[in-house]
Amino acid sequence: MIQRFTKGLLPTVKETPADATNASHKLLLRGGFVRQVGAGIYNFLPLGLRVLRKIENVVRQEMDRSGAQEVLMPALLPADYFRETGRWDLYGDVLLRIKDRKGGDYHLGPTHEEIVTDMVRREVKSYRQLPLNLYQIQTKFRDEPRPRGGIMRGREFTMKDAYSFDVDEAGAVTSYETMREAYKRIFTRLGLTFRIVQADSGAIGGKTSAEFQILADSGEDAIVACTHCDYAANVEAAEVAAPVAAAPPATLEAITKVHTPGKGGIADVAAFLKRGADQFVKSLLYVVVKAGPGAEKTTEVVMACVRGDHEVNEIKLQNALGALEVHLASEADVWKATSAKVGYAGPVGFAGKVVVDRHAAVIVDAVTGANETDHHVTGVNFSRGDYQAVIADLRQAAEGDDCPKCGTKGGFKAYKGIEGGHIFILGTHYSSKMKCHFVDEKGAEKPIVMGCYGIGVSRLVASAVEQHHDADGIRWPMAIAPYHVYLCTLANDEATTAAGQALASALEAQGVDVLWDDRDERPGVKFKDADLIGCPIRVTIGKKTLDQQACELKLRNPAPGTDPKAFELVPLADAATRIAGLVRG
RNA sequence: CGGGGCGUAGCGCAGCCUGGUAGCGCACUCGGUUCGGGACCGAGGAGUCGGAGGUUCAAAUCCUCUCGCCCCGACCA
Repeated sequence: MIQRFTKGLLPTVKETPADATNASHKLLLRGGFVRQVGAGIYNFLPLGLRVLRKIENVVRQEMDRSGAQEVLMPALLPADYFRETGRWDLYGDVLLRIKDRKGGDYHLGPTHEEIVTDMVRREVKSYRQLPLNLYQIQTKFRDEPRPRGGIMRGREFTMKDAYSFDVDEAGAVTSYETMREAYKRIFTRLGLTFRIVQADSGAIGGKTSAEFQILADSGEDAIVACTHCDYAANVEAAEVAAPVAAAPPATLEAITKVHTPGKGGIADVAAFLKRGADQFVKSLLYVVVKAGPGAEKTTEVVMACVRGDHEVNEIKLQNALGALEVHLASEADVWKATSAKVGYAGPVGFAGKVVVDRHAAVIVDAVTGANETDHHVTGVNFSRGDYQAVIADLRQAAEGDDCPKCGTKGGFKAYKGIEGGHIFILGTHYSSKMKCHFVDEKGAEKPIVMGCYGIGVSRLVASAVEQHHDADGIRWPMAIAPYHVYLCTLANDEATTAAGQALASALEAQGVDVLWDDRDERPGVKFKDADLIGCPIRVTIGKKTLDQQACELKLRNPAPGTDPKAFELVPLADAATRIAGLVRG
């Protein structure tokens, strides 16, 4: 299609809006792709919508290709469905609740497990109707505690969510693998650099899950990936290779109390005692909340120990303890538990439960807090039984750690990622609760085994910009560019306009989308906007090129090593075919 | 929810401390000169100073309350 600049709403701005912090937010605002309506709520202007639709179409094609069927569920939902699975209460403030005129409880859908499950239980009765995979591309609502980054994390956003239904676990695994492959094709076609990453499944349940992380420095998620094998994981979930036990030395130091006045932090004590941080056992006190025997919750203060130069991964701690939640104890709680100021806790002589990370447990002659203000103890050895503790993998993975899969020393490299997709095997969590059953070939009634698969479609718009931009603006990958070609006609005389119209029409005939800058503006203004909006191909027709019956062809993202200012003079007669070739890749 | 910041013209900001005619740049309108990387000159239009209440002869400015937005931390596509 052809869009004339003067006939549309294409409001580019020179100045960066003050609210925007990351590159994608700034550029999407400046380029006239989106505008804010409220916190985490955005208008998609024509350019932004075109990008969104192009992404949707790629997603739709690959979902259909993988055998999934598109449906559309309501965004406005009666509370009953979430009540069936308990999520009406569990979801908390993120659920955007509404009352209708009769006072009935409703909410706007943050995700649709319950609704599809209901849809399927009404219609599916037999194993003969399975497997199924249903998806939708739809607006979701989550009252995020903190929306940020423009459309990166909105309270209203477009998501593709798919749900698979299988007769058994093996079938669910097959569905999951099919989606994993479909997702790979989608992210690849969209021109995104990504890693498939092991993730914590969270409270949704289900042990198998993977995140599709789009690599970007501005990403909110920290991930680690092995440089030698395909192991990659969100740091929340990343395993760390177990330490190799060194041969125990012939003699161990005796436990000795030392005076360390005012040296609460690891760095301070390490410097004071002239010992490396890796010789310390860092002891943190956590309030651990567990489900009691009934509906009530119980809390307990637990000491978590990691090596001085390591960090505690609270999700691992939570999982290791089978807890509902864990959070750092307050100063008062620390006093109560250790009779000392914060900074002097240690496992030796500690009355409560202690969990120690594997890497902290193997330290020979370690230093720890003495549970007495301004004192530490040295010569602590877990191997000798100096303290009692449960050993677990507690530490946060970091760059330079050993790979747990292939064992490569220092194999972990750290990245930042944007969670673009997440795939889960749900099992029968929802189908059991909602009695979504089928009858198998032997006549037995069983819950359907489910999986769910999300892609943050509107988030991908921003993610693509994070990966593809420079100081001048966006550099859209061809597959999702709002228009393939930015056509600049530098004069508004009859000859130039006619040449522009002829080229635009010829391109349109070949299926190329053209944004024609026909404004009465100086060339500099047009070039700046062309760079900002970021169409992959810029074509310029001016008096100089017209004299040669030619146009100028310039790529927004030229091959590395080529002069970024270079352009090619192409005869007008050949231009459309030439450009269409570039568009098709 | 904890902490920090900001609401003044469409956008970016100054003015507030020390109350007294609301200002600058960009954008916009008109006229002219320009015309290959965000031109220049001249003239103009545009603001309930987020809202409510209070103090005062007088409030953008001081006080109280309120709404909105942004940023940093715990949650998630």
